[in-house]
Amino acid sequence: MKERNRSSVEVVNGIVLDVFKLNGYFIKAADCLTKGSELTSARWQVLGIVLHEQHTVAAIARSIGLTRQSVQRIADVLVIDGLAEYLPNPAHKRAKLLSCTEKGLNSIKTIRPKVVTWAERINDLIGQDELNEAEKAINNLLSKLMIAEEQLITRC
Amino acid sequence: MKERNRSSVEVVNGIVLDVFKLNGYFIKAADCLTKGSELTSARWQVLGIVLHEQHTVAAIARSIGLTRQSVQRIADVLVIDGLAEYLPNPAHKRAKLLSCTEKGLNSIKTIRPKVVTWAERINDLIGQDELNEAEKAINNLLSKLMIAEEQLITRC
DNA sequence: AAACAATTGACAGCATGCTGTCATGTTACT
DNA sequence: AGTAACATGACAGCATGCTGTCAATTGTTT
Repeated sequence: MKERNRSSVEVVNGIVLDVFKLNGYFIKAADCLTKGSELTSARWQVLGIVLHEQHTVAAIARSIGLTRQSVQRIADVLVIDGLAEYLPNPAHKRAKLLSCTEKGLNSIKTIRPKVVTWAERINDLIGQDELNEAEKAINNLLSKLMIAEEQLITRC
Repeated sequence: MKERNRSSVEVVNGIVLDVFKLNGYFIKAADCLTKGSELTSARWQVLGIVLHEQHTVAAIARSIGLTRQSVQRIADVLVIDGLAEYLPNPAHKRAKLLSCTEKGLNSIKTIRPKVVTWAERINDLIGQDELNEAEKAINNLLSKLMIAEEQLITRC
């Protein structure tokens, strides 16, 4: 009988659509949380990575799964606005190190309380156990996909 | 002791970052699967909704969590390319119904085999049980967030 | 050392999604 | 009925992320 379980296409499709929606929801939330500050969701994400450690643009891109060029553009804007700065990289002449400035740190600090409140609301809403489970499931899915990336995407 | 569990901010932040990465991964996969056809990930998503049922642009936007305007632009392109068409809506003079044409259906059919293969690869990679668990966890998260949307986003 | 490949930054062009705004059509309320 | 609130389509402008391309730098191989 065909009802024994849903086909893999259906399950994968369901996951993809839900991830799209979650992504939109989180971006909207981030734009909301950063409103009033000099940050947007994209700038916040990049700046958050160089808060404590300096990295090159390419390294940042790899760590968050975006392209070099996208991160480069955001990083340039951050530097123009004074929220970050390029420091010389002893290991590479061209690949400067992006670093968070005092001004950038202050921007992060400004929105921190709102972020904490938001996260706690979600925690109360979902419940700590289910929230942890969700994190585990999503991270497990992502990890396995990343490991097999070349099999699934590179040869398309 | 502070190690009893991770703070809600950390857990939520982990989920958000993973969802961002998953989103990027799925979009990349969709662009890959649609390559060679007249579709892109965005057009595929919109067209997929009106495959069997006709809907207004605004209704489509609501169902996938995008804005009216975004869907409107994609829908207009689909109509220009002949993959979809606007049909008169008996219930509303201005809000026409977007409908998939034969040409659009053929485009969907063209990429279907690649999609099935891709989904089955993911199924083999993750394992059916874990895949189902992941879908359940993600859908549960999304559902609860959507229900409480106005509390978390509208008043930001 | 020289040649080649890989990495990185820079720039251009494009696709996608957002907000804001307006006119038009629909619905609800009195 | 008439009016106000809402929904919808249309358009403009902007932010974000992508691909493609090129030159400069670094690393590897011979």
